[in-house]
Amino acid sequence: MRIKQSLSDQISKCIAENYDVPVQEFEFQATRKEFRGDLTVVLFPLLKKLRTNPKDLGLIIGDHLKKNTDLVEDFAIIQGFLNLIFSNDHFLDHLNEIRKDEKYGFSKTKHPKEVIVEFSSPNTNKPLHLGHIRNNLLGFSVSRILEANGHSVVKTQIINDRGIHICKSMVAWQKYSDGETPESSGLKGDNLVGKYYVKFDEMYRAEVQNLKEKGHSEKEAAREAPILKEAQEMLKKWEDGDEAVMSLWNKMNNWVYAGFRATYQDLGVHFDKNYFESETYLVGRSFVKKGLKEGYFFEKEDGSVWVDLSDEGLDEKLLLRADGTAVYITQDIGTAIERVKDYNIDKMVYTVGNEQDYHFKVLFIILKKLGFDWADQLYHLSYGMVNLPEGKMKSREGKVVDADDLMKEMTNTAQEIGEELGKLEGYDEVQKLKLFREIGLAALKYFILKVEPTKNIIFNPKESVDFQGNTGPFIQYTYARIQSILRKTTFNIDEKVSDHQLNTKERELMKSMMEFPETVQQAGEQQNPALIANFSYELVKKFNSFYQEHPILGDNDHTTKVFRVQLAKSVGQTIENAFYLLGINVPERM
RNA sequence: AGCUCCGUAGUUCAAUGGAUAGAACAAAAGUUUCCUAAACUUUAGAUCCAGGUUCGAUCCCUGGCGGAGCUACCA
Repeated sequence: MRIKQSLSDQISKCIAENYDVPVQEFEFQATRKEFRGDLTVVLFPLLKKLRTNPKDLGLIIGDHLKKNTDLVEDFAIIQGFLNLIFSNDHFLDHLNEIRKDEKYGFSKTKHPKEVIVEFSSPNTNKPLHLGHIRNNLLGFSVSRILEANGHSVVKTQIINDRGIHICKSMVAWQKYSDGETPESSGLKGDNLVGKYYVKFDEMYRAEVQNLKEKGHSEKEAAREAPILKEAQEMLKKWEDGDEAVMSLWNKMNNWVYAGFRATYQDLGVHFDKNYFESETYLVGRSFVKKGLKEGYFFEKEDGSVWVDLSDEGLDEKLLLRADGTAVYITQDIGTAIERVKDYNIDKMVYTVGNEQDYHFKVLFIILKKLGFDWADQLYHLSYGMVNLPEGKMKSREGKVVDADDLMKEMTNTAQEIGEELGKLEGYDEVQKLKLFREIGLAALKYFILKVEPTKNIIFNPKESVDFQGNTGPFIQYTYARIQSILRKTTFNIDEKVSDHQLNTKERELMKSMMEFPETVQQAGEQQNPALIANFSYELVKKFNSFYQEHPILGDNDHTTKVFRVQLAKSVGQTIENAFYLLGINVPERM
């Protein structure tokens, strides 16, 4: 980063000396591996402006850099590309900086922001599934990436603990459970409540079918099914504070929270602050009413409240139902307002699937209409769906990949592979299990995070997630090998190396490692963990290739040994830091 | 129907508008008396179609085609 900046300055100066037209910005790219060089200046964009040809321009710039910097030792011009060759000392100096920096890649910013990152935000009527896993991993990783860029982050979620969905589980539990509890059934709380959500849907569909057979239209049947009516009445009672309903609601939600806690812990994510829809929807409702009074919204004959967004090219949107109960967006209005009250924030990131793109567009406009200037600082981190080969996951129909089950499976696979390889001599069962969990989870997390957030993922449960190649375990493995080398090192490695001539693989590895700070910055700007994942993989591939070809502790020359151990250690540190940003642990052995 | 996102090897993913489109898995071949073979080294294989902008397009624009999502008094 700093290298490109100082090169830019020098080239700028050079052009000012030789041409009439000033230029400040230049295009750099890593030199392709088939050519000699470390960094390439793309000359094409400059040719027209300066009315010259690549050869002349390249020579002028190349000569200038060679004379005026310690960095550039030589250069070559191929077509419109000026390939710069860096001095050996430059790499030695850089390694000396990196190896002392445990936080290598992380930086401060001149403009630190206070950011709220929302992710997870589950409904309390069913257990978490693979879709939630993607959400959690993205949100958690983006939080860490923002922190690594010098911002301060509050990790939060809005727990959707009220609404028609939970009433559905409650009604079904009341009617069909015989008082079943997590204790009596041995079921995890969220699974138990989810079971009755599925049960509700089953009964509902049967009733709709029944009504249709009695001659009702499809639409009518869907609206008039008695069990749905019951759920709606329960929601109304809930909003009125009915004691029996509240007590059932509390009981069932607590079952679910216990379940969620376990899942979050297994997944390795946590939050700084939870918001509950049951507490924020009232705030939302009062602001909707305020907006109504002030004329931003309007009321229909049946008493429902709407906002007209046709000026923005959108539709009318419901904000309060005719019976006065709140809808999803009502609470989101309240939650946002509460958060701004609680924290002095510059920015808020909502990690929510792209199926809600429209919802957030509307939400941000509404907040703006209500007169909140901070509405401009809200950002929807939209990501693609995780689908099954046969289509969308559907909790109601039981067509889901359960989060707990999946993590368990990943651990089991890691265990099978690990036991077969049998390299864990001296580890007891507890240590082994911890390691297998780390590896299984790494496979899963990396599998999800390496994909560009905007893209949909098709997850085929029959094809297991890989543990070889471009995977989390592969990168962990490289880290573990490096730790093994460090354990076997018997000499002092803090000695400063100043006379080692780097070979090709060592140079490649250094170049790769030096890209890390810029990658972290980009990942922060784009809120994209996939960049970190891809970086990690490139780095690790280069390390393995180097390690295969060159001995580290086995070399005859002392200085070379010291240099290579330092290099390996720094690569290990970089892997650890990169994986920290992805929320993945790195093991000492595997 | 309208709006949004996505189309790259058989599969899963890469590629700030730049050089011969990179990897992994699967397939084929090789590497272990040596610091961990979950590794390394080879081989074969892809930009949905048609235009446009540009010195240069996987990337930007227009129009198709294909997939997903949204347009709910669901969340």
